[in-house]
Amino acid sequence: MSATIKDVAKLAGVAVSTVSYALNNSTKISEETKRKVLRAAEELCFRPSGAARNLKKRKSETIGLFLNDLGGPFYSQVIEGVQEVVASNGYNLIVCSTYGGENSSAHRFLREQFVDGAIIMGTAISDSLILQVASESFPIVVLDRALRGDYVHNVLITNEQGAYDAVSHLIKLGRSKIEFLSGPTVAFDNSLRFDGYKRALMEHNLPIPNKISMFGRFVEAGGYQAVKLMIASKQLPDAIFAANDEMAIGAIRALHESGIRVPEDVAIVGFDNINISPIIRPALTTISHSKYEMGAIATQLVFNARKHENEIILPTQLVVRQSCGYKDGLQETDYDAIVASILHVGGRKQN
Amino acid sequence: MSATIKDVAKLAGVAVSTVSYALNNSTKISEETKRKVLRAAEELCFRPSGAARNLKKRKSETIGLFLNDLGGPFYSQVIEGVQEVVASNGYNLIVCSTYGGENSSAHRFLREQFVDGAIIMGTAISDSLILQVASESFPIVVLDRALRGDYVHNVLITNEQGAYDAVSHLIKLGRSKIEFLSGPTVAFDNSLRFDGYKRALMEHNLPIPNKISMFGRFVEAGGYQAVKLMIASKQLPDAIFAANDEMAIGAIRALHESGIRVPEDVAIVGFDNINISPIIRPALTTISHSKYEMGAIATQLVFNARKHENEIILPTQLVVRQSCGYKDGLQETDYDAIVASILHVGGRKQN
DNA sequence: TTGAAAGCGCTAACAT
DNA sequence: ATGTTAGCGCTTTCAA
Repeated sequence: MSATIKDVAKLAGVAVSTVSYALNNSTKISEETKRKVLRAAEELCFRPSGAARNLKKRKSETIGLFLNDLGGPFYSQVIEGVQEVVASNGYNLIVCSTYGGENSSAHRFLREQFVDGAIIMGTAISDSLILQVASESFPIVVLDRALRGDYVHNVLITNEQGAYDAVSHLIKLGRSKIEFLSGPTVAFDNSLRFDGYKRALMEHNLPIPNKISMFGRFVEAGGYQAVKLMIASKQLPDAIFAANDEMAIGAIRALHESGIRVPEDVAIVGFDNINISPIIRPALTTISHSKYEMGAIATQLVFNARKHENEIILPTQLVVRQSCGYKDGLQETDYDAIVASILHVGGRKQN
Repeated sequence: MSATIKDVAKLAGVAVSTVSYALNNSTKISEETKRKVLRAAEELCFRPSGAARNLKKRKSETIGLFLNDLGGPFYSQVIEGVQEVVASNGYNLIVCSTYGGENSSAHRFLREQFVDGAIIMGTAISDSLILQVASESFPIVVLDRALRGDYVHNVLITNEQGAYDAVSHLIKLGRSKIEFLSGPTVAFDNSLRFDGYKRALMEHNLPIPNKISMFGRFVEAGGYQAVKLMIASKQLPDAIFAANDEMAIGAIRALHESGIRVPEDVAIVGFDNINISPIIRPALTTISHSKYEMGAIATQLVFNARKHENEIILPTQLVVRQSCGYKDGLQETDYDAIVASILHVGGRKQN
């Protein structure tokens, strides 16, 4: 058993309250007593119990960031933004996975009031749970859906407009049979991107397919499988707008495997501009947005928690690379910038 | 104020212990009472206080993983290995950054007994702190240094042999003036890699430079700057063995900027086989090791904590790519595998 | 400036 | 099967 504050008090010959004050740098303790306490604490290897302190103070000074996949290519910049703002507020950050359903760490922490606020990205946490647990003492910011409720805030991106820009780009390059490579239809991001896709087709007087023929999860294998199926059905479009970059990369893999050229035969645009998108071949044309800002702003919102819901929408931007056949090749200078950005030289990452 | 177990007891008309038992699925509670309690809890939106439970039970069923850089390219596979084993033991995992010195979240969690065990990777946590806090009730596994002490275990890799293999490879390809691009000299990994480098030179009767001329931190910019300096001094070697891949990539960037060809003029080998190493151009020849295993084994060690120190050493393997001029080009099939591995299709990642 | 004591919300031993 | 109660280790009010 490790020493408690009581043991320290006994050894130092003072009351427990005195030890508490001394250890927390209260001004009302004399220098001499403080030294005495510190020496006793040192001698006993005293380590305060966070659980006891949290219980008493009814807060943990910790913010939780809950993600689907801790190691995923998408999140690292978001995490940095969050980390920086949390630290500058003198708080702790814990990152944990939402993987595992009801028994995931994320669910447990959310339910058990372990953290004083949460940033959630990942559909594994249900809307109803979020609305249930959000409160004045527990603000929540959600990054991947529009969820309205007291003490629930949103940071979103211009999904619809981004998708519109992506598809318009394809149309400008002369493509006319453009398929949407869809993520899960329940995903909020996905449906807005689908809306933007339809609007672009409509405004350019192109027929809107009455059903999406390609589905998948938001992962590389999802894009791969969907496109494999499409190839088997021999109904290839001349362009694909993928709901995210991972799927786009899977699509490229599937096309390559069948000897179909990208962009010559089929052009591809993705969404998100993840770190390897500039590096794959052909480098992926995509819709970029600032993930660092997203994390930083979300965290600000947690600290400035107000009851009334707040919705912040960040802009997106088309990044033209090779997968639509616009540029001829990857320049060395581009290449260096890309590698640097992945390894995030220096402090804050660029988008 | 949110409801406590007392409120639930009152509403349900039972004792607090009954509520506690009911909520924890004790068998000694009748079905009817249980239902009554559950209904009352629901009605009050009761959420148990983790802090109170942890205080009482004197454990949190949580393992902490402490890393230098949450978003870094190196860690994602380690995290997966840890995550999987932690979850399979029914525990929670929190990942947090060691960034910020004494006031970092990692330091606070380590000191305040928030977690029941820790896996540490990153020099920001001092040896003395680790030795101080490690105990039977708080085992620690360290991944990047050999640290001996009770309840402190190590998972390491064959750093020296890996470096030896890397440098021997360069020598076999006919290179003779081989520089070591060093990371921080205080880093344990770095010094072992330096040892392996020297042994390879010695065994092949090549002169060992009496000082390292290139230093840097373990980041891309460190490699870049060191090589820039070396170029300025006009003392170029015909090969560079970098202490890690990030530095190797920085070295390549610096060489490219000066029009020096890799591998024709200068061959490069790295260490770690991070996810973008196969993708940069030229694809990086490097020393690979299994990061997933590292995380998984480390976590096993936390759960099987025994007093006597345990040291596990994982093997490394040379992966030949383009940066030493061995292979002529990147094959399409390689390329697909690479992209898949970065996006980690499916569950467990390959090395 | 220091001490005594109440209690944060829960678990679990013990009593019924 | 359910109730009573004593703490877990700390902070903080109040008294001295």
